[in-house]
Amino acid sequence: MSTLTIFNSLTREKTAFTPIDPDHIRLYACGPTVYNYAHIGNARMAVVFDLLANVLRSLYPKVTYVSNITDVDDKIITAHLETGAPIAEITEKFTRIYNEDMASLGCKTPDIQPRATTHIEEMITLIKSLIERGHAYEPEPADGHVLFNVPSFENYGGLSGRSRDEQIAGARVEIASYKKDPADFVLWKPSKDDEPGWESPFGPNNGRGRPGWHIECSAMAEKHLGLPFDIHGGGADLKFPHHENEIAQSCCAHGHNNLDAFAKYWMHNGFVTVEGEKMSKSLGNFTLAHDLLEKYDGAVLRIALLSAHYRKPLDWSEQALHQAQKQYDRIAKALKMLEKFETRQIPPESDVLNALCNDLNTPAAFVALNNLVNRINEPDTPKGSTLKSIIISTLDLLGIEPPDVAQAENEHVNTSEFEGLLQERTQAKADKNWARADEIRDELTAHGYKIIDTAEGPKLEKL
RNA sequence: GGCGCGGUGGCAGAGUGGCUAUGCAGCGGAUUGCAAAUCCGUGUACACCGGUUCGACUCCGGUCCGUGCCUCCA
Repeated sequence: MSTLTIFNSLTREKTAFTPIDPDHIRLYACGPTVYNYAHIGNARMAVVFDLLANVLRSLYPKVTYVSNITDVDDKIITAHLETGAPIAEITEKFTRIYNEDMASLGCKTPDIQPRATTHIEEMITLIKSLIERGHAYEPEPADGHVLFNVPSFENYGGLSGRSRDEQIAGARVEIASYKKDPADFVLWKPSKDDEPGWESPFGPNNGRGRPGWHIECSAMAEKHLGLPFDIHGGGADLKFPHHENEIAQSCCAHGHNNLDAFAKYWMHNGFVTVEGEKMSKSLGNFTLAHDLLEKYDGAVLRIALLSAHYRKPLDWSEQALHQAQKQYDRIAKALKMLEKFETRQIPPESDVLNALCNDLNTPAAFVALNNLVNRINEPDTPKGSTLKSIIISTLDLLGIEPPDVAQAENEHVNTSEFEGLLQERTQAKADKNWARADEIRDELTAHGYKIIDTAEGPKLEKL
């Protein structure tokens, strides 16, 4: 059996993955804030951790993959104020779209997809515990804010490798006067009447307010996975401050001092870049997954997203897309040649699984997949059910939707409109009248079609 | 300024102390009336400068360049 090795951001080294409970692997990855369409950079996280979940499932009997939906956030409020759409409408719409788009990219819905707004109570419990243990405070006079006191957690900064002093030196944040320490961050904040809010024990107006950004993940991970759990994931930009703060909250709420009392392993995916620069909404250089799906097969986008190792930057370009499309076409061709065979349940190609077990080395996995697919051309390889089955199960492991061979066939244009011309050309060819044959090719080109001669006769393809 | 990551053949992108992926593009060939598709063949590249070593792209030190986080961000 293959063993999984992963790069643990917490220790900054590649180590063997040792489960807390080999009978039940528990994985959490920070999901999207639903106020807008997801761009292809956002999608990378979903694809990477979906793949990780697949690999874990093939290695262990039970896996619980939790990925949240953040449906209370200032950006959502901003979207509400700008568009006038009710908050619930915005969050429901973009949650649905996110799930649809990710499904197109071959991502299974996480086993549990908790929403922040249905875990307010758990967050309040956590905050109360932090106050009781002296790690959080309400500023005087109480105005509805609750802050986490960073100096109260000795090991703060251990994940991102920065000391508190460094942060203060580099701080570009305006320091709110109510903070005891410049690094302190918000656990709970008051809501204005026109902002979403929940009653709480904190501050005036029945404590009506809403949670800070970080507390939701602490609360939801703990509720659905228990502490500590195995792997916590997310984008590299969440490492600081979001993940750092999650660790601080969760450890302190339960009186732990060691950083891995929350999650044992941390994994961070790199960014999608555009011409070397991070794809981001503020730079405006993003491409929406939703738009790409109009033009490309989701499987092609998934291949493109996995074409670089997950920790490295991935430059998004037409060429990258073209390469991924070609890759997918090769798979389709192999499966087309194996069309007549039945498939059966069979384990995936071991070289692919081994590559993935090596810290999700997807480029190496594609090499192994290519070797597998290329067996179709090796004369001494038995072609048939076994080969087809192993290709299918390997694609399943990678989360790549197998190409629909039958549908590819239908993409050939209905030839009826040009039946006469095609017949004439076939006759011309039989008569070795190449001039006339080429003339007809040109004519059809003018109509926007390309003639492809196949064993079953001429076919048309849109140019 | 602090902390971090990276510089591999035309491009994308793994990897390893000596055997040197894979894909895209290109080139040559087979096949095809032509075309497309397909198949076969083809590329010793690892930023720069030192050091360690029998031997380094791979280890160590330095230089240059790019980029990320430190503010909401996958």
